Amino acid sequence: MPREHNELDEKIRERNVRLIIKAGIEIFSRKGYDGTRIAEIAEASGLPKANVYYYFSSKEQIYTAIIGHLLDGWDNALKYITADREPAEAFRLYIRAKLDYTRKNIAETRLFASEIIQGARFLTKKDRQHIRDVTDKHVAVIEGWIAEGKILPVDPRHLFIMLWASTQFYAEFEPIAADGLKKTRLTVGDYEMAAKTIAETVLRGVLPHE
Amino acid sequence: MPREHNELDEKIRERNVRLIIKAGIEIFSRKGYDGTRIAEIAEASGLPKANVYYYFSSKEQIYTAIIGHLLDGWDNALKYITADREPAEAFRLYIRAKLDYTRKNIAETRLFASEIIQGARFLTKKDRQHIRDVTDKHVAVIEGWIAEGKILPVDPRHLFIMLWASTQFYAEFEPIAADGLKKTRLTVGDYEMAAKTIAETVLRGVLPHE
DNA sequence: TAGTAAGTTGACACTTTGGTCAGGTTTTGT
DNA sequence: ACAAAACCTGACCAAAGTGTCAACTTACTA
Repeated sequence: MPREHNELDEKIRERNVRLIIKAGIEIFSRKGYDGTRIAEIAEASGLPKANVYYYFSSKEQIYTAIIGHLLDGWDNALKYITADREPAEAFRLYIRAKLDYTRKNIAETRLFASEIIQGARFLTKKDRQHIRDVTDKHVAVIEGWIAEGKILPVDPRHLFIMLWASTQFYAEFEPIAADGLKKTRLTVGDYEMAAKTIAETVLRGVLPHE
Repeated sequence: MPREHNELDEKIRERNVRLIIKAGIEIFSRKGYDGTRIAEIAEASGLPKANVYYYFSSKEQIYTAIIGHLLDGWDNALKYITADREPAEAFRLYIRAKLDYTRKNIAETRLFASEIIQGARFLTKKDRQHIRDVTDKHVAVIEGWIAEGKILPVDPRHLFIMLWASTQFYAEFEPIAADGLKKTRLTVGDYEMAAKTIAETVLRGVLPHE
């Protein structure tokens, strides 16, 4: 008789899938899609290769599962720009949240960067549409602020890209960022200083007021 | 008798090496080091694989040749921050030059990003030292401006990272940048708008003066 | 124009890779 | 205890990968 879906089944499956995904994130982020070998993922996850194939039917399936998992984790960090906050507060919260997310999810952040650099081959139309939708919503908020005179007129989409780029950089280019800061590794303090500098610069600029 | 080094030898060798490097930049930038197959480079350069091995003895040798070639091309875009310019002018020139360089050398820019994300395995100590030295020089200039009161106190290293990140983004993440701007491809105009927005934001910020 | 170096290449050797499979063991509901 | 489902895995395969080589052509020098 077919067995029912039950607790322990889920536990074994969940545990192994989690191990594979975790190892996959690490290795795909370092080697890219084409550069990653399933045997490496198997080794890193502590499972034999054939067992990896028991849970995932192909390399692509592991990869797309990770991409999906990654995009899910993002909406959280991006929710701070809402019309009911004051711009200064909203920007500060956004910058801090995004840096916090990238710091705690360095491999995922790199994996996403890797995927884009390699031509966004596995981002679905739906994924991209979702990213566009979120951007549009934030752009609308910024346009509202400009209309109310709460911030100076500025292209909201380029402004957004600027924030995105600045916050991603520390995770993606950690060795370069560390070199630039004359450190060997980045600490939480470095991320805090980054948040402060980005927020200050974007809010008031570097030129003294005349 | 051994033949002298002459014009035509150089021409054949130079031409083929150039074709291989060019194809290599394109493919390494898209697939990363591990993901790139020599046969692909051979095909893209129009040479048979064995001929590629006639000029380069290994995949690694092609890759490191490209990295070296790439770093050479950089110092140009980075020379605009000098103490004898006014900060506003210097930042504007730097941002414009860097964006211009990345727009015209998209594949190289991506290749560098790819190399860093993949752990900077082929950047030599010398390469990294050079990057550090250039950064230090610019940091010193910015610190000078702060001391003179020409710009507000700000962490010069994080400010630098911000500029670096913002200008790199359009080349590295072209599909995402295009999505964010509601375009299908980025045009020269988009790069100009980016330069304007980045410069304005960094110089005067987005908040109105009280 | 003969001789030598440079350039070219199809075919080959060897290794690694993604993916399969047959047959095993463990877990679980009844 | 038993059967059925879920799980596990060593061994295997075809395809694709890197790098080699001997034999060939082309280019140049004296």
